[in-house]
Order: sequence, then C-alpha cells, then structure tokens
Amino acid sequence: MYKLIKNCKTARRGQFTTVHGVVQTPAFMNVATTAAIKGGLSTKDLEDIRCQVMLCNTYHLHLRPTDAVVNTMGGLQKFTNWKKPILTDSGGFQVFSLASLRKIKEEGVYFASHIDGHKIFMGPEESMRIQSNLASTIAMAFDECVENPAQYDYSKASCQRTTRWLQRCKAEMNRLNGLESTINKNQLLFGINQGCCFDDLRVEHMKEIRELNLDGYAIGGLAVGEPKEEMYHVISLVEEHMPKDKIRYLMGVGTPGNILEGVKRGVDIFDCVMPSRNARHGHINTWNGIINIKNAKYQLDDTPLDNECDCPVCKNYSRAYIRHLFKAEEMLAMRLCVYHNLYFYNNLMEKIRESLNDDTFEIFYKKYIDLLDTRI
RNA sequence: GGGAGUGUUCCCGAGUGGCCAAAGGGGGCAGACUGUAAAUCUGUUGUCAGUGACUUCGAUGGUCCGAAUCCAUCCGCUCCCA
Repeated sequence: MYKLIKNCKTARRGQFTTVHGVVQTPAFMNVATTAAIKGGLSTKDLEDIRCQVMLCNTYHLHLRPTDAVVNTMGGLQKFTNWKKPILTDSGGFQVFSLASLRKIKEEGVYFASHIDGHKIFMGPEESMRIQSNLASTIAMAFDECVENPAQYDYSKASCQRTTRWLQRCKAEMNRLNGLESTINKNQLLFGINQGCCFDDLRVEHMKEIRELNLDGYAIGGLAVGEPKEEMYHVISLVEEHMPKDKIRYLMGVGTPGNILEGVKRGVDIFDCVMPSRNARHGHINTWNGIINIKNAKYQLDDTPLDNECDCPVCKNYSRAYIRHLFKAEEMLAMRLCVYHNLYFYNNLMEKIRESLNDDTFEIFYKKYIDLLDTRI
C-alpha cells in the first residue's frame, strides 16, 4: 500500500506497493486507452521509457475486444505482456465525453456505443465486474463527471449519487475479489472526489468518501474547462481532507506545469492524454518549453527535438527529419514524437522525485513552472 | 492539312458582362487539443496599407459606363478525321 517517504511542505515523496510491483511516487501513468499507446508504442517501449503504470479504459475494452475476451486471455497483463501495475478507468468519464447520448439514472447510465451505436448500460456493479474481468491492478470507482460550468443543485445531487455508487462499487469489488474465478483477487479500488468548482460540495464529498476507507483517492472533474487557478484551488481545498496514508490521484491532468502544481499540493499520481495526443499533432515537450515540430523554421534544423533529452529519438534523429516525416504523413513521425513526449513525462517525474529526495523541489519548481508550458 | 475543344490565383478546378480578388478541393502557413472514438478540429492563403487602394484569370488589341466572362488576331495544350 502507500508509504509516505518524506514531505516537502505539502508535496509528497512516496511509494505504492501492489501485487504487481512498487510504484515510486510522484508518478505519471501512461495512457493506453484500448490497451495500446496511440502512436505505435509497444509495452516493450513502455518499459524502455521507464513507465511505471499503464492506464487502460473499462468502457473501450468492454466494447472491444470485450472484457470476456481479455479475461479468457488471462487478464490485461498477460494479454498485453505488461507485467507492471495497470490502472483501469471506470468508464465514468466516457459518460461525460459522449454526453449527447447519455441518460443517467439511479441504477447507472444508459448510452450508445461510439462504435456501432448499440445501447449500453453501465452502473457501478457492471463497471466493477468488467474491471475485475480485465484483472487490472487498480480499479476506479464508477462516478459521474459533471460538465463545467454546472448548476449547484445538479452538482450536489450528482455528488450524492456518486457516493451511493461508490458504496455499491465497494460492495461489488469485495464480492468479486472473493470469487474463486477472479484473476486478481487483490484488485484495489480508488474512490473519486467530485463537486465541480463548489467548495462546500468538494469538501463534503471528500469527507464522505474517505469514510469508506478505500485503497486510494482521486480528484476527478478537473481540467474540464475551468481556469487553472480554480483547479489548483480545488486541489488544495480537497487535499486537506484526504487521508495522509492513502495515495492521491489527480485524474486527467495535465501539462508539465499542472503536474508541478499538483505535486506541490500533495498529489501522488497523474495521467493525461496530452503528451501522446499532442505528440501525434507535432507538439513536443522539451526542457526549454514546447515546440511545434511541423513549423517551417525546423525544415533545415539539424538539432534533436530536445538538446537536453537523452531518449533514443533525441540521440538519433534531427528536427528536420522528424518534420519531414510529419509532412510526408509517415507514421514514424507519430511514433518518434509520442516516444519522446512520454519519455519526457516519465523523466520529469523522476526529476521531481529526485528533487524531493534532495529537498530541492522548490528550486526545481521555480525553475520549470512557467518554462515547461511555454511555447517557444 | 480539316474539325472540335481548351488555357483561371502554388496545384486541380468552378465561374460565361456588374453581387469576382474570383466557389470547392489539394497543398502551404499557423493555432487548438488535459480520466483519448477520430492521423481530428479551427483560422489563414494576390499585394500593400487594418475603411480602402492597387495588380491578377495564356498574350496583344478591341467593344462596353463596366470584361475572367463578348469580339479579333496570335501563342500553347488536348482530342477526332486525313
């Protein structure tokens, strides 16, 4: 479980022990929604870039290839040949992102498959059963991620329902972990804090869910369009009420700057599609800020994507070549850039952990907080 | 040699007298993307000056208040017949 190694004010250096291995925190979880990193990275590549946790999605895998197939194939670890921890997101966020088709009821959510349009029902029990079939290390609670901005009354009712759903998730997870046929009988369950940007709802909800004594706690419903100052405010607000002895996860966040702010406020783990999605669109993270490798000014640039990076892409290829690959629509362009960006994120987390070890986090933070999110 | 077409802004391609600096697509340039359906979406793309002005639709000349659009000649390309 979670062990706090040391604090640097509210920032935490820790380690999280699971049946699938130990995660050094703060950490970034690499997003492989459909059990694959978009852009053509293999689980071998993930090992090479020192990824600690892979994240997959319940909803997507339920549709294709189906959780039954993954289960028959021995679970996600065996299926993907990834031996380290895997976190599965519950599908709750998809209800939010596929908003036009959703119908939310007390029992769960009715919505349509984005693949063939067929009607799907998913509630807390369904989500737990699917995640148990997938046999991930960590299952996320089935929650409702309310869009921003939201009405107070709706947010309040939604939070209360998310709490009731969480109770049902916990009961179902306990039952599933006790079954003989379950692949991972030690599957962990994380609860998710909601409440939009209403301080009292956030705090009240956090207090309610901490009573359930779960394996970890996530902050959800952020980075959905609110100003970043508001996001940081909510993190600090909620953090005070999170158990000190449990791992904290800020869902779907974010930019390097967002992550530094999150770590500073006591968050342990993050995930985000930005490094991979942006890489596929030519936006490259470097230690001097963000570049768009597709820009004409790189046509004759013989230097690597990032002079300060020691990843294989930066050691072997020039900006000019990678820009050419994009212009020629070669998939190698995406692969190289996704590889670099994820390497950058994992490397960023390593440096953050080192700075916490050395008590130099504040210096590190000051040096990079604005720089890394700035476009060059 | 005879006949029929055709030439548009970087490319392809609409436009057949004023609402045309000229549709649409491609390409180019730039931007967006935060628990990933999407290799997607958005803006821009004659020049200069932010009203507007100027140059442009193969070339030259003409008709008209006004032409990418009509007429004449020339040049290039395509197809058919000999």
